[in-house]
Amino acid sequence: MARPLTPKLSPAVIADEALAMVDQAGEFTIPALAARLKVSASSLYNHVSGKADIIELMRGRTVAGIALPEPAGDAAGGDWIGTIRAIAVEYRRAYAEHPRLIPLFTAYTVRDPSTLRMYEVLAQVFSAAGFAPRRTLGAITVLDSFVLGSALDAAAPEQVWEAVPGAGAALQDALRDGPGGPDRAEAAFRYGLELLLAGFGREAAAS
Amino acid sequence: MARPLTPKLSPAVIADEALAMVDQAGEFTIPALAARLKVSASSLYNHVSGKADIIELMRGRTVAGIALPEPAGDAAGGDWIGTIRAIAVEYRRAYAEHPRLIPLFTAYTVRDPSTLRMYEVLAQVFSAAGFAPRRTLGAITVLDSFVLGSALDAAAPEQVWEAVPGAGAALQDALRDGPGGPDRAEAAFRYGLELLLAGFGREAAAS
DNA sequence: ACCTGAACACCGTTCAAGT
DNA sequence: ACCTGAACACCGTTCAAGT
Repeated sequence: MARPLTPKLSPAVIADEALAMVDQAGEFTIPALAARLKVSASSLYNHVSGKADIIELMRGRTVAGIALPEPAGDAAGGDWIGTIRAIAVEYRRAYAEHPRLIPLFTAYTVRDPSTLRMYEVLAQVFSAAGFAPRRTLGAITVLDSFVLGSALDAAAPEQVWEAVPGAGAALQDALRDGPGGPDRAEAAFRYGLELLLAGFGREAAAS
Repeated sequence: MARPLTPKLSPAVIADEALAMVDQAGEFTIPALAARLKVSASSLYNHVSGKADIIELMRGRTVAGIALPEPAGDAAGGDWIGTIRAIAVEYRRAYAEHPRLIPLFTAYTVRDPSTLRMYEVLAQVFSAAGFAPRRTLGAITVLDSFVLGSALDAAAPEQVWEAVPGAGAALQDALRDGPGGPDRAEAAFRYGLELLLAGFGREAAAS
């Protein structure tokens, strides 16, 4: 039984199974992935070029669901801050759904079209709000850094913050209070995002 | 020649050599590390418990140089925002010196004493500035996420942002302007940090 | 105590062979 | 076109053996 009538594999099938592995184990391996797909390891290479390719496919699957607002209409009068907020929240939510995936592609270059399209929309919005090109790049970089850092923070919430015997009194106080886990990470993200948006708003008003 | 009179290895020697490998290649491997140290791979296990241990040692070496300010004196009157700025800048600078290291330990839990001490100092400063414990934790999380995200951004600056054929006009404009590489990442970090600090300042003033 | 060499289980990838 | 099995170079780790 060498070639089946209908193919057992496809890039999408491979990426989804790898995504499921990463969600539950934090990593994936070509042989283990092949086993889960009931296929030999070498079969995968008929559909993907290698492990890096699979990771890039996973990124695409994660980000593809993000709905980007249409920025065309609201040149200067529209709620451009609301547009940026919506993008940042969606972007972060998409990553937070697969938190253990993030460390995997911090090492790789972004080539995913959805991600690049999102950068483009952000650039349009900042430009329309009156940001010079250089300031636009800075603002996008700040947003991107914060979203990615926040998603990373959500990836290992309990272990990083809880049960730290070396922690001093002030840190212990802070840790005891408030919610832990995903809620803490989400709340902190919202808090920091509003600080950044307020700063963007003041900058636009000043120009 | 089984056992030399003076040991050829130590945790520090191993970590430094691994750091040099990561700085220049972006990764390291036990056999290659052993070869650079002119030692057999199994020798390393007399000094470290494994690869994860080496990564934790590298984190310690990277962060150990951070000089933490004494927060005791400036309870409410002192320049607490300046203290936080100094910590964040130092923290980010330490990571940015070894940018390719960052993806390696995003997957691991922080146990490094220097890092925990830094969190404690931040907690003291925010508390003294009038932040309730819950707000203190939120502020630290925001800072930490932004610093880590910014350092990550610095890890792959050119590839991520330049030469993206799919990029639209607004993004191209932003990319053409201003500095590229480390300067861009550094400037964006400073920009975002000031936005966050301004937000912290307004929150403290309001309470 | 510290280094060596052999060994083990595993990884990612290639490739001729099958249909 | 698509799957298989064998093969390759490599990885991280263990462990008995040496001094």
